[in-house]
Amino acid sequence: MTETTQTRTPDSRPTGGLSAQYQPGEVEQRRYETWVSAGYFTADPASDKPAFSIVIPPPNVTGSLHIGHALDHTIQDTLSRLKRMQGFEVLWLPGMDHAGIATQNVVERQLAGQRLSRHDLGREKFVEKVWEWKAQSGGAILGQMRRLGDSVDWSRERFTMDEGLSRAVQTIFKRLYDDSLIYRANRIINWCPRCLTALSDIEVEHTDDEGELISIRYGDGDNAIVVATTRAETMLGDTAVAVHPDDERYRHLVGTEVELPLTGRRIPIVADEHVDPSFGTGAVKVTPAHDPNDFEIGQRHSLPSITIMDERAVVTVPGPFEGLDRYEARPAIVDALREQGRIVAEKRPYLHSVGHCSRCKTTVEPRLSLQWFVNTAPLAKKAGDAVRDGRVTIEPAELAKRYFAWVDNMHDWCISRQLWWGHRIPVWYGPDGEVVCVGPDEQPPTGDGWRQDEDVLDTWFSSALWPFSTMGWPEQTPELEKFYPTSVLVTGYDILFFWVARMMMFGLYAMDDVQPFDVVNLHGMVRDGHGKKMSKSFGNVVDPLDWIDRYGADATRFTLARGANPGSDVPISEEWCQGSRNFCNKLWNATRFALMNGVTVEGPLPDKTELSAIDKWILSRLEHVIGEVDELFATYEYAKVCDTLYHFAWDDVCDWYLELSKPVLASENAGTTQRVLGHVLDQLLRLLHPVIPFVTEELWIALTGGETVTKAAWPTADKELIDDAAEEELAALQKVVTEVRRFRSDQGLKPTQRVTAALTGLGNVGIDTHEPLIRSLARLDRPSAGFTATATLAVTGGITVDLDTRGTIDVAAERARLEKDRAAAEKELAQSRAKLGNDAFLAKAPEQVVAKIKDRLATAEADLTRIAAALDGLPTT
RNA sequence: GGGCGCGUAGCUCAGCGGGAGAGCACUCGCCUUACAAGCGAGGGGUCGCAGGUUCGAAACCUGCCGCGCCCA
Repeated sequence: MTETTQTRTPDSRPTGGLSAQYQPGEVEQRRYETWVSAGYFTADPASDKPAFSIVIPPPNVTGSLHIGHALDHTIQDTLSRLKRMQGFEVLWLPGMDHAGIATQNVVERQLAGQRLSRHDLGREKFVEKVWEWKAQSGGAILGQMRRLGDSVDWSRERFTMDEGLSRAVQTIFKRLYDDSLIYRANRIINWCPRCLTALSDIEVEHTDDEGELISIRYGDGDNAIVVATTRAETMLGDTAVAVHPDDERYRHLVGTEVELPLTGRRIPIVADEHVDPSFGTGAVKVTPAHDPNDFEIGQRHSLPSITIMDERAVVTVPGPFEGLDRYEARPAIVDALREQGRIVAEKRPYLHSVGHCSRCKTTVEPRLSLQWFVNTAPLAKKAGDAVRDGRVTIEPAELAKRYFAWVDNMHDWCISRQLWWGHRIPVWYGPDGEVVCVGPDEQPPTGDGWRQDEDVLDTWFSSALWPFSTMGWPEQTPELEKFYPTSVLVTGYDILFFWVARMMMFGLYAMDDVQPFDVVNLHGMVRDGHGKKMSKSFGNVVDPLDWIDRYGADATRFTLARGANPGSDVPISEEWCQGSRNFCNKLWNATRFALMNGVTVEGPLPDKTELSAIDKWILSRLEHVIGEVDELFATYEYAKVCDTLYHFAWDDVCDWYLELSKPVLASENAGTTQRVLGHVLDQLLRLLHPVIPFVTEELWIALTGGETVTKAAWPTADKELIDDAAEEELAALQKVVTEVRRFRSDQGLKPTQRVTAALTGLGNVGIDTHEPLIRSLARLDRPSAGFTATATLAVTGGITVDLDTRGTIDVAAERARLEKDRAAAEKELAQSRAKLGNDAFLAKAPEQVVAKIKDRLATAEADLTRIAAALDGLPTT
């Protein structure tokens, strides 16, 4: 980065104490503390205002703020601040989930450093340790959220393991149990042999991995059948071979038995519809205890299930392979089979889909075990219907398809985890096989032989209750009364299944069919400046705190929001963040300029009759922008909100309105413009505040002397201020100024070099009164006696600028410029002529379109005439 | 294998039936008393390919090619 140089003498006019550059570091912490201590973010359930509520998708207690959170929170904060300004009673409720596996892993790793395992401590002591860890090191993210500016209600911070939320968990468990929507069964589940716990389907990530495909001959002679498998080691647990019933190759073998090699067991050959005859040899080995599909086949054919591995995926079958883990057992077994001449084919590498634990990436081992499940079908049906019948809207709507695909085909949800950190399953088992589910106010059975289920619940089980458990459910609280259902859930589309579906299921179930949120606003994943996924191995991960340190929270937020187009991922790069920082600085300096020039927000806007066309124009533009921003927010178009405000602020306000206002502000007639500029900046800062809260707060207070922009009223569009005539005038003015500037640039005239020029034809477009302004912006002096033009500019609209460039002009440059203009005009002319020469076009195109083309043709013709004249007037050399 | 989405300027993306746009990058000229984190001007695209619909297609339809994601 280059050092900035300050060569100008400091301006002595009052600046409201604003330095020449915005320094976010000096503003952010101070402002945030003021906001929180003033209670601006504290929600009042007794308020008369309409409610707007968001519960934060609870981050993991072990986690820290990553760029995905930063995006998610920026959106939530933007909505919260917007609604607060719009007069809603806003609750944005913060908190964290207890992250069963992740947190237990962290603490176990700590213990391992002292050569201890959780079993050395025992369950009670271990859980105490985890709470200690949470108190000391957990929840780093909460502090980081303050850096980002999150306007959450800290007085209502919640944690999924809190007493109240735990009570909610037990309540819902008991209800579901009593409604037979929770059951315990022996099923094939996803097992992580490292975390030593069951996982739900969506905690498993599938990747295409290189493995091997081994074809093994079972049986001998006429009876032989060849099966293909990627998991040869599981053959020890085979209890059948399956073929497709229509497969001619094997029809004669169905119903017979073969000997399973290495074991001496005889297993049947069964026919099953689900076998794919085109895979491998068309015959598959069936291992019901170690493969979900095989388990199904086993069920259909009443096959026994033989578990051949323990919870660490170590072979337990007595014999030569006992004690080998699954990856040692595989080659050993293949070797043994090869020695027997039973290996028919070996394919390596063989690419196939493999499931991994989403926490630790260990390959998941399908495992037959006794677990608790939620019977999701009836719950999922309602969750789908709530979206189908419009009670809940998914934004963007295209993602609803994915939602339906999930909820309409949901498997039962395995909710038991073999962990100690979490909500323990409230079920007691008696000495005579009794099973008692205990509700929150009930006493568990006591006496000999009674024991509680050892497992805890999936973290997502408690997270699914978050929209109402955080508000005090199952008590009927004022918070629930006021703020449930929540207004919107903001989260990444990758969380659609984790969050949205499960919160919908439980919310509708627990809250008498009232949905947990009205709108689901899904955003994409944050990617790097080339659209690549961020990953540590790529080294392209952005730390939002680093950006906040170097560019400010506002710049970081603006960069994220500006990339957040509905449904698509959000690319960001440091250069763009610099641009956002620059934008904040631009606002800073525009306000600084305004303060140096005596702007005011006092009193009503001057009457329209007192306003100049310039003032009317910027007010008209402002009204358009307010309307656009409202529409864009209503459709969750954050990127376009940012874009609209960026261009209004930078182009309209700074590049044109401020420049045009300079001569007025320096004159005796500054009053009106001082008031209008004050108004425009006041409104602009309000409009930007939801996205970039810090700099707008600092500037708005400096500008208005008000208490805080966080509570200022959101601008409302006033159609009375829209002024088409003023907008047309300004467009014409801009055109003239830009044309002169282009000429000057092409001619290599220094910006400081004033040029004498005569302007004619301004009255054609009604901008003759703006001649002084045009001269000011284009740096043109009035002609004096003896003025002779050395060049002539023809501007669309019949305006002519005759310039005296004091000496020679660069004829070649000027000719090139005119030739370029001519080419453009000729292209325009040809296109319009072609259209107007087409009878079908004239007959079928709408009138306005035809009129527009005619107009374009006329303009092109007039331009060509003027350009030709200018070219003719050039000296020939 | 099933489903969804995307290919528009060097990069990242808007536009989704009537004149090809933005930000950044690039070129040229500037300390023009708010801002060099700035100002002014400029260059740059047969809108993936091929058909079709239409007076008119970047946009709608079909096919193909390439890329990505989700599910199995």
